[in-house]
Amino acid sequence: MAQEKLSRDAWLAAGFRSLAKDGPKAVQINNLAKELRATKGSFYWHFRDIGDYKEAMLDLWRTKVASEVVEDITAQSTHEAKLEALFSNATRPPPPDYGGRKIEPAMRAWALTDKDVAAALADLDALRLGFLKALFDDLGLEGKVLSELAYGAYIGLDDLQSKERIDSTNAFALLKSIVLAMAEKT
Amino acid sequence: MAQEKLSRDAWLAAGFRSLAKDGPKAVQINNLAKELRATKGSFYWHFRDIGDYKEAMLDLWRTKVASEVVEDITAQSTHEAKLEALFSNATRPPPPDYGGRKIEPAMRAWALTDKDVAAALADLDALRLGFLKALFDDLGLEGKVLSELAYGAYIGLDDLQSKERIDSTNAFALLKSIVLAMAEKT
DNA sequence: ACCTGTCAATACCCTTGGGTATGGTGCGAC
DNA sequence: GTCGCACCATACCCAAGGGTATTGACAGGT
Repeated sequence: MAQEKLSRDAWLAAGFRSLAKDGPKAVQINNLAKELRATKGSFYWHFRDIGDYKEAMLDLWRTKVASEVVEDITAQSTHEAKLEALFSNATRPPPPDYGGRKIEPAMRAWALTDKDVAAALADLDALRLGFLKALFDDLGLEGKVLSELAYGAYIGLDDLQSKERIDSTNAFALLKSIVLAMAEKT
Repeated sequence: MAQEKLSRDAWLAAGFRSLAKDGPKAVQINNLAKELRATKGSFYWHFRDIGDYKEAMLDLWRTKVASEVVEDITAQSTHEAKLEALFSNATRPPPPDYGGRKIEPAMRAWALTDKDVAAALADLDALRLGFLKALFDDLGLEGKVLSELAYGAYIGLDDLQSKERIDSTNAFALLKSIVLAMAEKT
C-alpha cells in the first residue's frame, strides 16, 4: 500500500476498498489519500475532480466486476450448466481489490444519494433481470416472477451477508434445488 | 407541512421522509428545517444534538414500524394464518409518514456509515430471522436456511422495488406457494 | 549538464454542515 | 397588564471536505 508511484488504478482500488469497508461517505479524497499515504496533489493529477473519479469507478465496476457474470453464463451451452454457473457465480464474491462481497450492497446504498450511481445500478439491474428472465423462460418457467424472486434473494442475501454473520451458500443451494424441481415438472 | 408549532414527532417524521426520499445524507438539520419551513433554533430546542435525534429516530423505527410485523403474526393461531399474515405483511408498506416502502432500504444503507444504525438493524435482523426460523421449524421445514432465503428475498425485493419499477407481490406469492408446497410434503 | 514532462507535497480558498448564544414572539397564569 | 415559559429566528463560530495554485522531486532523452 506504500509504493513509489501511484497509478489511476491504485486510486480507484482504494476507492472500492473504502466503499466496501466504510460505506459511500468514506469515498473522500482526503480519506483515500490517507489510505494511500499520499496527498490530494496526486489525486488531482490523475483525476479532474471527484465527479471524474466517480465516473471512473462506475465504469470499472460496470465492466470488470458486475457484468462478467452474464458473460460467464452465456459461455455455457446447456441449460443445466448455465444454472450451475449462475449459482456458483452468486456464491463467489468479487475480487478483494474491488471491494469483495460488500461492494454491491455498498453500491446500492450509494445509489440512494448519487444519481450517477443510481443510473449505473439501474442499467445493471435491468441487464441482470432480463438475463435471468430469458434463462428461466428457456427452462419453461415463469421467467418474469421467478427472475425477480431470484434476483431479490441475491441482493438481499448479499446485503445480509455483508452485515450479519450469515453464509448464503445454503440458501442459494436451496433456491437452486427449488428451481431445478420446478424445471423438471415441465 | 407548514404548521404553527412544531413537535418532536414532526421533526422525526421529516427525518423519515427525507431518509426515504433522498437517502441518509439528506438527514441534516438544515435540510429538515427547510422541509418544515423552520430553522435550527427549533431543532435544538427539541433535541440536544444530532446524536440525540438519530437515537430518537431509531427508537421510533424499532418499536413503531419495524417490530410490529412480529406482533401481527404471533397474534394468529394457526400456522396457515401465520403464513398468510407473514406474506401480507411483507407486501404492505409502512405508513408514508415513516417513509413508506423506501424506509428500510434507506436504513440498511445508513447502517453502512453509522454504527448506531447498524446496531439497531442487527437487532432487528436477529429478531426477524429467529422468528422466521421458528415459524418454519414449526411447519416441519428446515427453518434456518429457509428463513435466510425468505428474509433475503424480502430485503432484496424491498430494495429492488424502491429503485426500479418492480412490484414484488407476484414474487412473494410465488415464494408463498413454494413454502406451502414444501409444508404439505411433510 | 540541462531541459522537459510526470507525479506529488504544501499551502491556501470556499462552501457546507454541526453547534452555540442570544434575542425575539406568543400565550396562559396570576 | 405583565410575568414567565415554551418555542423559534438570527447571527455567529468552527471543523471538514472539495478544489486550486504553486512549488518541488525525479526520470529520460538530448
